[in-house]
Amino acid sequence: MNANKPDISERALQLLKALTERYIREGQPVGSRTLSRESGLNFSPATIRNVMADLEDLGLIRSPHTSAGRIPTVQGYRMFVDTLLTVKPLDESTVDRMRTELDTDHDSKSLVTTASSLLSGITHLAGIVTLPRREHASLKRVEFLPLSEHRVLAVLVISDREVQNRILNVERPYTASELQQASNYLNAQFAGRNLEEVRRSLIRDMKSDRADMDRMMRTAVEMADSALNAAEEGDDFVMAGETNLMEFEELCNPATLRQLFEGFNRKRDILHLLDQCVNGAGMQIFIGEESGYQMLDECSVVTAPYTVDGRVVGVLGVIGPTRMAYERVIPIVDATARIMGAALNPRE
Amino acid sequence: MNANKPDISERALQLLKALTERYIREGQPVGSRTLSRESGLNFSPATIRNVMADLEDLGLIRSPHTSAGRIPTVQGYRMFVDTLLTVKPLDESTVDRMRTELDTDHDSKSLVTTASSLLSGITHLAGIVTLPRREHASLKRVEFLPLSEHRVLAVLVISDREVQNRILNVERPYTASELQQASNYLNAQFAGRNLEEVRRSLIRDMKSDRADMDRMMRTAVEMADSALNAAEEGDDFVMAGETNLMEFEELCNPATLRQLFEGFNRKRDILHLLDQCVNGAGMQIFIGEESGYQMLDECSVVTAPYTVDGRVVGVLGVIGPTRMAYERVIPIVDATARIMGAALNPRE
DNA sequence: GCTGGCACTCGTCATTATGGAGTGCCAGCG
DNA sequence: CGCTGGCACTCCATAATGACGAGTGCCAGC
Repeated sequence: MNANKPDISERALQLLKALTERYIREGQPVGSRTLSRESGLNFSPATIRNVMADLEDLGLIRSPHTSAGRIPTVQGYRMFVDTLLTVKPLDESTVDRMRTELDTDHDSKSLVTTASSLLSGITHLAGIVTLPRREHASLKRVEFLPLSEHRVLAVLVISDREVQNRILNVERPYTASELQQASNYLNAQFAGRNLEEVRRSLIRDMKSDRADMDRMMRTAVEMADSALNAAEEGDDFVMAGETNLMEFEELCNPATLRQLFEGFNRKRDILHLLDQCVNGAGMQIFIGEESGYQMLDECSVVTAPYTVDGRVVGVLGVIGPTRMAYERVIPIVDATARIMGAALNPRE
Repeated sequence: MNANKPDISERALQLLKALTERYIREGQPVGSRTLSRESGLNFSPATIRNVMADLEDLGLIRSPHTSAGRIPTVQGYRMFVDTLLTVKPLDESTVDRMRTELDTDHDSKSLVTTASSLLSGITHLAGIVTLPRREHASLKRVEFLPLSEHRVLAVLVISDREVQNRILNVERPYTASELQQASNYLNAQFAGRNLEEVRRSLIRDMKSDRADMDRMMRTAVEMADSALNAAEEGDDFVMAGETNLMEFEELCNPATLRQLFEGFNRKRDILHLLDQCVNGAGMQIFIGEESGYQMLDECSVVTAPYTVDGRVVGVLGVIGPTRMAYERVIPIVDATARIMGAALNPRE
């Protein structure tokens, strides 16, 4: 019927769907008798068994041991998610709640935190949201303030809700008026242009040895450069509701939990995974080992990028057991990403 | 021999000490035979048993069930910690390491984070450090910058490594020069005075209807007041190494873990507990239920306040199982508190 | 007051028995 | 040819059993 599944009958797919749904709901291996009752198809357990044997041969389901029922394999879940899933439309009241919580006055850090809690609260899984990338945000203004002989405070105003400051270590003392001149120059040059552009211009300026650059300008450029390059603050994403994962039988043994939580704290692996989602088109789902990280072997990750001005600036999603309620989770993640984007868009 | 322990023999105490040490080391109930071998005292198991019966009557030890060995009760640990403990002096290289890690250029947030990781790394428990209170820090300078019609950015310079900014929502637009005047006025008035003092002055100014206050001054005062009162950022303490706690058998069941980690995320209870330590004189130890929080029933908390200019500005410590190596942990927490204080003290 | 001895209590661990759920296969039916 | 009922078989879970060892409490004797 389809190039992807040439040798797999409609009926088998139907059964895979029923089996997966049941397993997600109950968490127990599903037997032929149960499936015969619940699949909707009217076949005897024996028939079901034959089909199940086929599905097992195809690697879509497996039995934990002889004479237990079957559970979906990663490939089984994959097929379920890709072609069988009937997503549950999100009820309007939830959307409203999210919108009101996210659409109030927030700086981006608190927006991200709230979004993360919302995700985890609604899905009862772990929520995860990256901080929005700033490269394409425009620089509204720069100010420098002298702090001490060797330190200067740089204030970068990105929007009227978003301000960053960085303390620069400088070689020599600068007077207040020097700094004032520098920021005047920079504001004239760069205000309103986006950060990435600004950074590139600065580098160009520093390389060129233009005759028309006086000492002040040189100072200004150098200072701006170090202000922009100062390490981004450590937290690249925010997680919430990790403890929700302790609810699930299949994750609840000390070894698994330990690995998982250490991975969360380490952040690096999660970050890599999320980075992949920035480029990938739209929503992405990693099931079990698909993620490639051992700590997530028993977990699935559902992510969606969120955008400002049509440009992807971050990723959000949830982490839960492979056996999560995809049909419920997917629309939630999707909606959250859209609302998040909307909340970040400049309005006034 | 002492009003507190009139009816308890030196020998019994000796045994309590040996038993506790052994239990802390091995994590298994300790029997009379073992104790007879290891206590240093030369008594037969039978004698030891008699003494142990006494200790049990006094509520210092108990057996998990008939015919298991004994383990210390909370009161047992209490007596052990208060009067029997021989603390292990801290080796110099560890202290050096801590000093170099903490004494480098840090703002207070990153200082706290590093201290917390250090504590957890060295003790293999969970480390916990509150952010330093700012009330007694002096205000070096204030600046205001206009952001948009209804927003003003306030920058509070506290030291040359410590800057805070707050976005104020204001009723009407202010011009740059108005704001400049306001900050000039405030700097003249308050620069170098401590935050608490400044806050009090501001309130006094706002209440009084002094004739010599012009509109500019009034603006300045009101703005400074809202800048100072803006909610302190959410994180009041920083934890690290929570996952270390998963190493311990006695904490490692899902229910306990869940309670514990949810408590950590909730922060409130931990915060209350730490608040008690600000006032308490010096190092404090909560053993098991002594803390009064159910989530910590199986844990002990060792804390020490850290000071700047002889004033307590924060608390740090570790959380671990009741069965932690107090004699090692106590000097570590103590040293960390001192080094932390030193690192926070203004130097230049 | 200390000690060795003895009976007793429990928890741990491995073994065994039992029941139930589920499978695979086969023969028969439409 | 596809579906079905029947049947033997496998394997997990649970409980029951017994041996073992660690540890206790108590007592009589030194």
